[in-house]
Amino acid sequence: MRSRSNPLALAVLALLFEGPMHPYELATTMRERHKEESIKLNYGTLYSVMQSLDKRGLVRVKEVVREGRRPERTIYEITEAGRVEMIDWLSSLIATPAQEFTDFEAGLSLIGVLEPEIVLRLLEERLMRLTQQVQGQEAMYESALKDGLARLLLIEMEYVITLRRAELAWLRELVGQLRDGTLEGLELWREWHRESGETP
Amino acid sequence: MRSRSNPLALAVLALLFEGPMHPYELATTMRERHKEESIKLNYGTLYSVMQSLDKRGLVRVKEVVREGRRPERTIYEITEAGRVEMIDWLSSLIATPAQEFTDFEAGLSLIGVLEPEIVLRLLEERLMRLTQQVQGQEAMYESALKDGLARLLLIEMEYVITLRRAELAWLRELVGQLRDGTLEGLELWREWHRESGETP
DNA sequence: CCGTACATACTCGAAGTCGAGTATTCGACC
DNA sequence: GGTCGAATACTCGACTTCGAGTATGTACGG
Repeated sequence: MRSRSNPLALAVLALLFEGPMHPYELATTMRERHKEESIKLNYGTLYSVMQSLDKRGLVRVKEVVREGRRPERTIYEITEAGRVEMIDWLSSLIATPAQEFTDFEAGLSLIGVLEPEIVLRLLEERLMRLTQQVQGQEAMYESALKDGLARLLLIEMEYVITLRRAELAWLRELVGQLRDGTLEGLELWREWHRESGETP
Repeated sequence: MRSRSNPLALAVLALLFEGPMHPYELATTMRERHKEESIKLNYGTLYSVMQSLDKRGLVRVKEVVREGRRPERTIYEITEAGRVEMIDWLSSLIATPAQEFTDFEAGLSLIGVLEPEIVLRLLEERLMRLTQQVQGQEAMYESALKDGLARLLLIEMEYVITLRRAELAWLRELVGQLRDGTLEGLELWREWHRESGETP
């Protein structure tokens, strides 16, 4: 189902579930609630997503209003079919672990082409930056909790922080083994580079 | 840099770094080496990625050959600019932790619209399936190691397994708290649904 | 020796995604 | 009181991504 590829459409349905809105308002609401940290938001995409949802009968135009000389605002509302699709889509996202492609994983799968010394340097850099980042995220999370925000509304942050901490621990070990030369196959890796380096 | 959005292009450069190939061969090589588990591979996309890399001068057509009456094979080779771009891109993927958007995180950020009981059921289902999946991945990883594959070549699997195990542990705790009602803000969540359920 | 299923190799149009651009209004500060 | 930047609200065209479609070649069973 290609129609379920962009989670932005799901976020739109979930927000319209609460009441009618125009696209720009959807965008600002997502920002306010920090959804744009979990769901990629782009204006151009938002507007074509709205059109596509409309065409598929999941939302409909409620009214087009204009205040003074500002651009028109097209206010959308969710349809019954939209409510069903939203629940169904969201449920499958939660219940079924899917193949998630991340850039770092892609990068990792190709590091063989770099020399071990370079890779060590790059991983050390990541370790430093990631440590910083996680500290920042944790501070944000804590302060949001103290501000009285329900944990439920921060659950995705909790998830991200958990994963990032796991990545940190793993990275630290890998860097350690790379640094003191105890990584299995390190010698083969070096050799492979010596060979291919001679015949470019 | 929009040109660096699809890691498939990076994989192409990395493979051509080893020697000239035609697109179909690139695809089968990626499959053989299990890269398609880390990098989304799609034929249509592959061919347009090749064209785009060509236009940008990062690869060039080496020759076009035809055996018998089969379709022509366009063999590409990497250029010097391509080698530079590959190293640069790969280095930044490794060294700089970026915002990664996953479907599950998107879903999590929206679960407030579902009722707690439903969410519990969905998370339990995920827990079951994820447990299965991780077991399968670990078995694959172990058997690959026993087959003598260097750990370096399996590093991305190791990473994925580590993250998934962390997700499992987190999920287990969350499900537990949801089940025995100790999740903070559970009552508020229920109340919010009671209210909005009355005025649809 | 015939069918048929799989492998080889690429093409195409529809749909989706991006980010920069446009045009107005509002607020604040010097 | 003028101007400069931020906010409001959307549009546009270039580019990317998708997945199904095409057409030939090969292996293998009955």
